Amino acid sequence: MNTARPEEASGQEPRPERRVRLKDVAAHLGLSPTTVSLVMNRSPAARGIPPETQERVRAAAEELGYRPNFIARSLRRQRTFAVGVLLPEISEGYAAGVLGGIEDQLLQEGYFYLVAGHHSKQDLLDDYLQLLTERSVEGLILVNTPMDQPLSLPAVVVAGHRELPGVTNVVIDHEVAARLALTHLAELGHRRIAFFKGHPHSADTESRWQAIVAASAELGLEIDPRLTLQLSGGPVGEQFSPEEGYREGHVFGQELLAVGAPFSALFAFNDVSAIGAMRAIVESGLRIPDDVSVVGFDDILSAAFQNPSLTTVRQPLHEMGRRAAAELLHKLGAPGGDSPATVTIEPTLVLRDSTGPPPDRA
Amino acid sequence: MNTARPEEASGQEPRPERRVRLKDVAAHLGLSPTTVSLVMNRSPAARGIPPETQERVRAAAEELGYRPNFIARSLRRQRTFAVGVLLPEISEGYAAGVLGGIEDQLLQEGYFYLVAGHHSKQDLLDDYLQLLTERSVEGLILVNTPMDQPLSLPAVVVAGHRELPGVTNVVIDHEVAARLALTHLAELGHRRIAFFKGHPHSADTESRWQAIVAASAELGLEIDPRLTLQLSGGPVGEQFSPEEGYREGHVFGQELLAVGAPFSALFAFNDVSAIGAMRAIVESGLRIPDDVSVVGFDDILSAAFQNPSLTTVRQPLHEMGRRAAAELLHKLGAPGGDSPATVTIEPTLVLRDSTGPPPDRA
DNA sequence: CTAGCATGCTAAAACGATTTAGTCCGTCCC
DNA sequence: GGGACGGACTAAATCGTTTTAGCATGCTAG
Repeated sequence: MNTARPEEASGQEPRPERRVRLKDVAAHLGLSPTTVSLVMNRSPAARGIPPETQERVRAAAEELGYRPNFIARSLRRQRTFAVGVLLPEISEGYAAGVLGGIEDQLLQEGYFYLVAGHHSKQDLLDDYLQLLTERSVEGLILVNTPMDQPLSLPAVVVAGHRELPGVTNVVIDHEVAARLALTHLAELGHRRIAFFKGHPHSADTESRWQAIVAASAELGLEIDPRLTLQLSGGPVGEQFSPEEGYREGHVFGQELLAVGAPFSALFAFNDVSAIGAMRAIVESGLRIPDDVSVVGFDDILSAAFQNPSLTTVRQPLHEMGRRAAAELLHKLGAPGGDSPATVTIEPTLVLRDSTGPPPDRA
Repeated sequence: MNTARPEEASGQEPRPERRVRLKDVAAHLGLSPTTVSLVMNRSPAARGIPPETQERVRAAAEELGYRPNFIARSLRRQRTFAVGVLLPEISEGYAAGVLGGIEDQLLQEGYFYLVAGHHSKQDLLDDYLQLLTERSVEGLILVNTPMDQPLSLPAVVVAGHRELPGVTNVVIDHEVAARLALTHLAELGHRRIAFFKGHPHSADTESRWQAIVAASAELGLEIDPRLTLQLSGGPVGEQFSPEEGYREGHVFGQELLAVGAPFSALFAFNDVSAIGAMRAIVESGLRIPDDVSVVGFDDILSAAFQNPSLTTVRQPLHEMGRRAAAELLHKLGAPGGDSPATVTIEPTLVLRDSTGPPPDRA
């Protein structure tokens, strides 16, 4: 439905039906595309082009509403300014939190990202890895995603399950986490503390446990094996669902109480199991924190809304995502450069109402 | 570690450093790129190419590990198979839930998506809209994102704030939602019900309230103005933060109790305000659900973990995202075709422990 | 014997940029 | 007067595909 153009782009633009191309700007000015490109990119080769011409070019681009076509530019320059993100499931809290940080950092630096959720299925993971590569992403960020084959692209892993050559790992500092939680409990006067360990599959389980053992020793606390329970995770698929974790926390809470060995505090593996345990504890007639103190891990949203609200070790997910993205961009900027094998992020302790002095002290 | 190829392209490939191009496959076979392209795309024009040649081509592509370059293809075909998603903040529960559904649907259909979180800032929103357009996304999905200007691309809006020409809106069925919640309460015997209304800015506020008024009339329930409080949302920025909603729920819960007008149930605007109100109610010495029943809205994760767990109207976020993506793909497939102006999604009532018969009936 | 028509391909022009290697023209210098 | 030089550009190749328009060749039919 374009009206005829009277003469050389005169008159009122009838409708910018088609996107304006570099060539159009050039034609409009009676210059070559080369010149326009040089000016628009502030290329060093534009040295030879006098300022007034440069001004003319920019004015025309502005006037015609010229926007470079990113696809064409990507093809020619072999740069897409896009990275791929692989994660189990985007709507799950942990991944979403990390992704928020990734996004902040990437967009700030002019990059976009493509996300694919593999739902912990190996074949989907392989497919998406392939598809992302075909789309020419420049690098990868894996969140909570197991990977055994070495990758053909620069990559950063958040909460990864193993070390891969050349891949940077972003992890929480478990030593600090354990020390924060246990020091807090010890200072309140707790001596007999129960623990939930993580699923054997989880990347964090082993390192966190070692940190707990070390911190306990430091603080002169004894660990009673009868008071340490390992989350199993149930069937694959449900393994990381919050409901599952909650249910297990609930069952384990009851189990702990049944053991008969006295304890005045529980340090859970994560918030959902802590919340499940809290329920079991309350149901048994004990009060939190008067009879039992509970410390969680993660600081999910629900933690603050519990009754009583949950004292917990916060993982700065946003920050972790940010760092992961920053590391990846660093790799992209300085290929073959120096990238740390591990970036350690400091957790913080969020004090709320689920912890207090043990009853024998009160 | 390929064995050396004896002739034709002699020498052992030292390293498959470079990605294999269409041209390489063609050269390897002694055919033209055209032929290879035709075969690989199963183009109708490949009619003329005998099956055995086709087989040869496919075998060679497989052997050399040929993967078409998506960028080049996009440039030539003017199709990117990518859509843009704009939302306030990706790590927030509502958006993340919807995004999960969007992703499922899009990846299934071979599309990818670029996300940008505008943090409710107009200038960021404009910028990202621009950037997405430059990247040649084929369509847009706006989640919870106000938009006044008409868009230059096919678009679908989830929880939109106003009607835009040619844009499909995906919304929850407020009539059904109100009926579900109020019927449940009425059947339990509640007659005096308190309400929280949403922020005046929120898209859902007005339609939901109208639905509540209508359903109340249907059920013969009277609405007491003293028992309806409007969430204000506080300063911009904090406006949609869960903490803010929770705090307001808490304050409003206290306010309701102070009013003196009797009520036996509360239908909150969302789960976080419901949870805040529950806390206020419990703190005042009343018991849930024995003295007061509470119904939330959304079914966020925390709802199930409350003590008591929260009865609530569930918005099927995943489903909403799925439908939004499906509608957008439909528009892309059939441009100018028939797209509904509105897609209505049915909520469900999740019965938990925060509702029960009113005390005077017990 | 030759026009006509399959059959099996291919040449070359896009797509919209970037970039390398010049070209053309006027001055300046000796 | 002629060569060198600098200033202001531009032609053409390229990125890796897709797609349109043909080109040989051989067979068949009239």
